[in-house]
Amino acid sequence: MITNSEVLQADFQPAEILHRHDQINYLSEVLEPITDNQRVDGAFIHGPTGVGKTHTTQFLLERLEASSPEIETTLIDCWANYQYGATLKRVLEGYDIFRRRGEPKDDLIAKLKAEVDHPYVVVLDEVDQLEDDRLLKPLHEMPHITLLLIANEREDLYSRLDSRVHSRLAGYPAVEFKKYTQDELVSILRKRTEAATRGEVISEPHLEVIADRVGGDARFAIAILKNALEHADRRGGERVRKEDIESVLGDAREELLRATISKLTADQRVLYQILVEGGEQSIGEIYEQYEQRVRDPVVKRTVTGYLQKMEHYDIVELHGQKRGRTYEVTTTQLMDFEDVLE
DNA sequence: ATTCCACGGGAAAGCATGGACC
DNA sequence: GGTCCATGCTTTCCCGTGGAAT
Repeated sequence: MITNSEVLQADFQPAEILHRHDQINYLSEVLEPITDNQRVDGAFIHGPTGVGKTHTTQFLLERLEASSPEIETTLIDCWANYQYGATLKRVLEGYDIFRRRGEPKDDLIAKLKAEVDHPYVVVLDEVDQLEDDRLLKPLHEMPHITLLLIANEREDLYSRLDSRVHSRLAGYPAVEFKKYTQDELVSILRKRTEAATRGEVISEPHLEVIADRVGGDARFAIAILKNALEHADRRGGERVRKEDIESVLGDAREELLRATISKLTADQRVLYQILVEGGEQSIGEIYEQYEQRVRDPVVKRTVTGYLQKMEHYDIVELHGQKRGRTYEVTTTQLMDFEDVLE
């Protein structure tokens, strides 16, 4: 049934962005002066998960680079690169600046300042995930750098900023990406279906059923679509039925969760499994089980760091401070760990 | 061309401090 | 006061790399 599965992957970048004309036009206008080599400080992009913030920005970057050979761009996932040094490294790499061995870290900002002499658009995706905001001020101040900041909530970011950085960035024009409406989601799903399959494989009302379940999140919607198509395929059907959709809701959710889990190390997955099986627990209880399950366990201090990181990933949440603290998985979804933990 | 060595960076371990609870 | 905990800081370990030596 599926002839091109690529377009159903979560990271697939569609050639055409649907329903984001207003945002694209506005951001194009904001970025326009760059093509004339004029200074643009930056912009702020915000909205919930799965509403096309990253894809739209990526699309704009490509268009911008195509418009002039002078313009460099980079998109940095601050979720994965949440530490100061990691982010800075990506910023440098994006401009093809690579660090010589032995070069002191402190000079990197100076180096960046010295080397960047034509327009460089730096996108910080999930910028509210950054460990600290030291990097924002110097980047903001560099004349050739344009900062595009992407976050869920405008306030989430600003509340965490140093007040001096805050006042500078507060002047950035802001673009809001709202949740997709029912109709918008249906047309997005329709388009993806056409690209991924041949013939009429799913009806309009069934696309609406999917759109109903996702709270405006296109990523989730597409994950459901993919799984529903596969499910229909497996039972030998020609068209997706409502049961196909209903029965893969959990799978689709799990697929998104699995993508996060795959970023974890083997030890971290064991910890996750302990939390799934044992529910809410203290570090002492967790560590005791962990020690028994792993060949050579890392020290408790390190486990604390792991759990911290998993909280960062939003798959574990912690309750309480200090002594009484407990850890718990954020999702009640049961997973098939035979697969995940091979 | 291959081997050897020194070095930097990142991750983990180890240590210390201070808070919360009994 | 003893135990359990989080967290910051320093030290140690390991790995990749690039340049020198063979």
